[in-house]
Amino acid sequence: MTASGFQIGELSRRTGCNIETIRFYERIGLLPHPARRGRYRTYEDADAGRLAFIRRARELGFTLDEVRALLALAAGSAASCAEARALAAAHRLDVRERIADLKRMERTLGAHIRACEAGDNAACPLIESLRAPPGA
Amino acid sequence: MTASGFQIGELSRRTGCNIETIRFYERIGLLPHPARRGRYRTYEDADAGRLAFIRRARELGFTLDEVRALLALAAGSAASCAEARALAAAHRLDVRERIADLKRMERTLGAHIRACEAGDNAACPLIESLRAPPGA
DNA sequence: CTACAGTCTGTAGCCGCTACAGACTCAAGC
DNA sequence: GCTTGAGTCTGTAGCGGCTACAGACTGTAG
Repeated sequence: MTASGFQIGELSRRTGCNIETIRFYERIGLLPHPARRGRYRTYEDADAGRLAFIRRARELGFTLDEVRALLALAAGSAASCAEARALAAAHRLDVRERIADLKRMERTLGAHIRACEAGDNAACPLIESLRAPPGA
Repeated sequence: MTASGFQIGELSRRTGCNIETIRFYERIGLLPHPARRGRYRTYEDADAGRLAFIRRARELGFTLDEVRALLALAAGSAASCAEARALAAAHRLDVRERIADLKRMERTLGAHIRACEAGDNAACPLIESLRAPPGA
């Protein structure tokens, strides 16, 4: 209703999204080309809503392609619920894998650091363990 | 001792490192320019060792710059132990932060997915929660 | 002699931004 | 009216860490 018509700086302030990023999203078609007043982009509340949606999805780690899909689902019929859920579930699996990978790293790093702290050796155990096969 | 002198394909096989990546590492100065037999690169066992070191450090999530530093420490005096430990500890903090971030995502995703599964609403709760402020 | 695997160089692409340079517009203050 | 300054514009290049070509060459086996 409130078709305010504000500029990119204001949009940036409202959404916490970098101006350069907004223009980037426009370039790759994630945001529509806005109307112009002279040569300046003018946005409406709906644009802020769309961008906020994007930002929130990004904070959950969705890729831009996934965000695109989510936006399409959000614009579509109510039947898209299952699709959205599937998308989110697939993404959650991905996140879980990344967590598992990082945890493995964290454990190994911890072991190396502890060995290093306890080390009275001439050679640094941390560096030696990088030199040696990972089994060692 | 065994200065075998093998080609890039063999180095790739020994280390599990992609040929393109090996050349990339050479270009950015992470690996030295190897000797050539004709126009073909020839490697020694020491090169395989260095590359394996790099690979192991990468598997632990160290950036290439950190790997560079670790390589320098590995080549240096035994006194570099504390430095290596500091590097690894800083990196571990980083890894932990990334884990925490991902866990936050995972939890929120889970909440959204559950809401969506339980939803008898017309609107998809998952999509609605992206539309609404993150507090909601 | 030919086929084929391997290697070579150089360049461009991926993702998701971020950071400029250099031009312009627009409103306020003097 | 004129200047200053903040905001905006376009276009391009860079980050990290690879990966993927194209198109040329080499080296070996059949």
